[in-house]
Formats: sequence, structure tokens, C-alpha cells
Amino acid sequence: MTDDLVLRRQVCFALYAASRALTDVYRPILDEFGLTYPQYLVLLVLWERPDAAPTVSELGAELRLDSGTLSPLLKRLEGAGLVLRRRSARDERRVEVGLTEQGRALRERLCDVPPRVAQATGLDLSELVALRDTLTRVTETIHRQKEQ
Amino acid sequence: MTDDLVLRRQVCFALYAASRALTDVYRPILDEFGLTYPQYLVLLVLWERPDAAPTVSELGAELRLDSGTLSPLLKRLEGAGLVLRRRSARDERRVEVGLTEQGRALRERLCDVPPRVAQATGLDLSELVALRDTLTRVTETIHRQKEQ
DNA sequence: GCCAGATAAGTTGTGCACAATTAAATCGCG
DNA sequence: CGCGATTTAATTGTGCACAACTTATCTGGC
Repeated sequence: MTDDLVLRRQVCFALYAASRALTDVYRPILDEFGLTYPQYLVLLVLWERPDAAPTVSELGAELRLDSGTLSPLLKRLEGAGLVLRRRSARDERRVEVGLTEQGRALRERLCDVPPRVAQATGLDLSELVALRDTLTRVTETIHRQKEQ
Repeated sequence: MTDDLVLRRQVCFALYAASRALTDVYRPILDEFGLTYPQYLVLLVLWERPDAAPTVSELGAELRLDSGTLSPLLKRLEGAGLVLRRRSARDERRVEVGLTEQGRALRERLCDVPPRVAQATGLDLSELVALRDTLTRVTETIHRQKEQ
């Protein structure tokens, strides 16, 4: 009997557990603003280029989420008054997503969140950077393989 | 304007994206056996000690999932003929989860899965071990903080 | 032995993820 | 120009996650 199928040996479980643990750290913080973690990620993308008004597909390409996930999520963010959705004039298939004034303003109130979360991991800055880069490399390797 | 709120800088997004990417690697493999990734994780725990028949809570402690997630999942695994659930004789509150013969047999057919997935990450063995250990440390740090 | 509090599993409701399908608009080839 | 193929978002259905609640059972103090 090999040990390959032992739970604690699997990188994949470590990744799955760590991802949920970090989301647990975000949850009470974001809860105060009525946000979920995926909603916060959408806002991060919009805050980076506040006047870009990306389409649903473009948002999806950054976050690697499809319209099946984003459409209802964006509808909730719109309902909360944080984003606006409007059909592109030039191409009526596209829906452009922009920030409301309220959505823009939220940025300031959330800018201390990442350091608080980073602190909760117990890793120092160089470890965090190394971890992030390794994970990004894994994600890109997998997606490159899928496209071929 | 600080750069703290830039998506690609966030460890948390890297973790979230990598976790979903690795699940994407598992999906087509597990699909052939009619399993989802969380169902596969439950089977991993059961395969480690095939005669232990852990309770729902004990399974949950290993996987960090609650009965709200596990109850319906176990019902589906039972429906698929892979596990058995029975009330403990000594404590009728508890439900013990054991493998069926079919569930036991599945182990052999899935033992080559982890190496295939590891290969897809593009990391070598020492990188995988280091990544796993860092992630495990993060998860445990977070959970230790939550208990206090 | 009785019962207040604790514990275990299940249920309900919300919000992702993702596959598959649908509907509308656009593109491009002949 | 006309129309089939493509692109885009939304919808539908399934299965996690997780909070909040319910129900059944057990435990310890009296």
C-alpha cells in the first residue's frame, strides 16, 4: 500500500484548505460592508482602472470566472448600489460594468484589509511574495496546458 | 494611491485562483468515476483507515467541513453505493460512515491520480513539498487564531 | 430519576462555481 | 446583400460552503 492517497500529503488539499481558511479571515471584515469575497475581487478589478468599464467577459478573464458566476454576482453588486451595468452602444451583446460613486468611495474604506489579512497568515513579506509567485506559476501552467 | 489593492499582488487571489485551477485538473479525471473533488476528499479520509468508520464530526474535523456540507454530500456518496451510514449503537446522535466493498475497491482505480495532478502543476517534488508545508502552516495559524 | 445545558446531525436559505443551454447581436464568407 | 457561424450575456440545474436554526440524544448536577 502506497502512501500517495494520504490526505495530509496532498498539495491539493492543502491548497483547498488554505483557500477556505483565508476566505474565513476575510468574511467578518467584508461582512461589515455587506460584501462576499468574490464580490470584493470584482471591486478590486474595477478599482484598478476606475474608468475602464470592462465588459463581463473582460472581468471574467481577470478573475477566471464565467458569466454563469458573474451575471448574478454583478446583479447583486448593482442592487447594493456599488456598480452600474449598461449595454455597450457599439456592440449590444456586451455589458459594461462601471463603479458608482458609492462603489468608488468604498475603496478608501477597504484599503487596510490586505495587510490585516496578510498578518493573519503568520508569514513574513518575503514568504508571502514567494508563495504568491509559486501559486501564480501553478495557475498559469495549468491554464496554458488547457488551451492546447 | 497605494498599490495594495491591486489584484495580482494579493496572495489571497493567487490562492483562490490556484485552488480552482487544481480542481479543474481533477474534474475530468474524477468525472469518469462520477465523483466531485469534495467527495474524493471524503473517500481519501475513509481509505486511510478503512475500518475506522468515523462519525460525521470526525470527518468534518479532518476536512474542516461542517454537517451542512457533509450531510448532503454523504447522502450522495451513499446513493452512489460507495459509503454506508449508520447510527452509532452507543450514542444515537452519532452517524458512523464506512466504506462499501465498492467504495473500498475504488481506491485501487484512483491511486495514480495524485501523481498525474502533481505533474500538471509543473512543480518538482521539492517545490510541491515546500508549497504544501507553507500552506498547511498558514491554515493552522489561522485556525489557531480563531480558537482564541 | 429528573432536567438544564451541551452535543450531533440534519435542514433551510444564500451565494458562489461551473456545465450546458438559450437568445440576441455581430461577423464574415460567398 | 444574405445567411450561417461566432460571440456575448443570461439562464438553468447541480453541488458545494457556510450561517442559522431544528430535532434528537446524551451528560452531569441535584
